[in-house]
Amino acid sequence: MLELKFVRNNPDIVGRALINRNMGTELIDSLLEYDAAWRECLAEGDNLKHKRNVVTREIAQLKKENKDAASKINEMQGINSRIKEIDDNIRNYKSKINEIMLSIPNIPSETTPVGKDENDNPVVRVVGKPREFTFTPKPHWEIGEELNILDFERGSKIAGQGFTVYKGMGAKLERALINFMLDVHTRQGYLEVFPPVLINEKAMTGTGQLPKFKDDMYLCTDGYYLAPTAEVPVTNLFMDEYVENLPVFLTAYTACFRREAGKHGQDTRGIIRQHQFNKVELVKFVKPETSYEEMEKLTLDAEEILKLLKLPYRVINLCTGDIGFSAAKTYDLEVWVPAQKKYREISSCSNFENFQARRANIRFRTPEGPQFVHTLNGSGLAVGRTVVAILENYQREDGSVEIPEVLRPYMGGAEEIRKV
RNA sequence: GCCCAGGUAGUCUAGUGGUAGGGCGACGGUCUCGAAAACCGUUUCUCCUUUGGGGAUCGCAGGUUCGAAUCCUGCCCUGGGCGCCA
Repeated sequence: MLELKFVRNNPDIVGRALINRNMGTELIDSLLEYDAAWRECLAEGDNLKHKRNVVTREIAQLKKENKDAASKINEMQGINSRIKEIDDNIRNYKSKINEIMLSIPNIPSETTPVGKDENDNPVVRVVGKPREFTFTPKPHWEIGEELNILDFERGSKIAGQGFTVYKGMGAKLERALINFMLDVHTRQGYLEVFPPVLINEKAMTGTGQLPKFKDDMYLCTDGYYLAPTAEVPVTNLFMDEYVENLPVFLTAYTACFRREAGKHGQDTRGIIRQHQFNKVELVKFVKPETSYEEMEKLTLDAEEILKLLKLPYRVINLCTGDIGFSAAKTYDLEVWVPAQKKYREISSCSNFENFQARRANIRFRTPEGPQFVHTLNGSGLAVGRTVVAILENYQREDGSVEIPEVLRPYMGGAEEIRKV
């Protein structure tokens, strides 16, 4: 959330941000109208309340002296109904204002390039070289089915389209990757946490998933949402708190759940886009002046996984038209997927500045008073997509798949996955 | 799910209808060569306001009242007991 005062005083800056994000600026106009009306009511209400406080004190004094206070009490009764009326207006205007404020996206950083869509995302760096195949590389779903480690039909049977069962070495590979990633990140200085994945509405609002993206979330009958990413529970750990000892670095493995509304027809085969997937997440709480430096480090910490797995990837800087709602700046890590001959997103590392901290009320103390922290997060990494990258990049002509060396200790020393 | 006890500022705690008080911690001052102790003072947040202030705030949301931390209703959370249970 932006600061109301900031929007009021800088409608042009906010408007430009909306335009760069391919949005209209009508929101700001109605916001300013409600804001003016709200402040007018506030002024009148505050005056009346001041009067009430003064007279109430006089009444208390009169009663103490055993004098008659009936006339003053009468006077107050009239004022009170007016106060109630004004309070109703104030409440209405404020909730309208809040509604709009919650739906205004973050202002992109100056280092976020202005652009229309994903075609305008500049490549920051390319690491590793795609392998030259002496045969035609198969897509991961073929490899997975032939090795009997991915079962799409049974996933659909027990859940539905977009769910997959991992079996044997496939299940083990998924688990090995989770442990490997958490071990690397804890070594990098992140504290491992294992949070709930059922989340209440307040926390979902705190990180920016609600109210705008409700349709992308799974909602349980008793009001809980399934976490679409560990970002939600982990960032909200400090909701309504003062954070001591900044910076704080956390890493978490969770299952993630996304309805992928409006994404039908994309990546329908394989496990690139699933309704349930595993992800290891990195989250940082930092002081504002260090957040961009910390973002570079966080991105490198996520990249480390790809480097250790020897997977070719590149880093792109999302432009204003492609960046997420809450983010001021985002680097996407894209891993090479041989069968598609494309780089595909495997991690998204973002600086939210104080956008989430203001929503979730996460602050730290300074001699000048409380200040909002800056929050950052990034996938380190999406586990299912890492499986995709390993199966495809490490596949052999005979259909077996070599296991990357760093993973072997996590898989009982196995060096390959072969059909059994 | 039921019963009981709780939720007051960074933290602990007092407060049963009339301006949220005290302890600790922290910070500032006096004193001192310096420090400790002692003493004095400051220490909720947020919003509005032309800088004088004002308004809200005692888990959250309503209600009663001239006036609510205090009374009423609903909800959330914590602890304890009972029930159920992987």
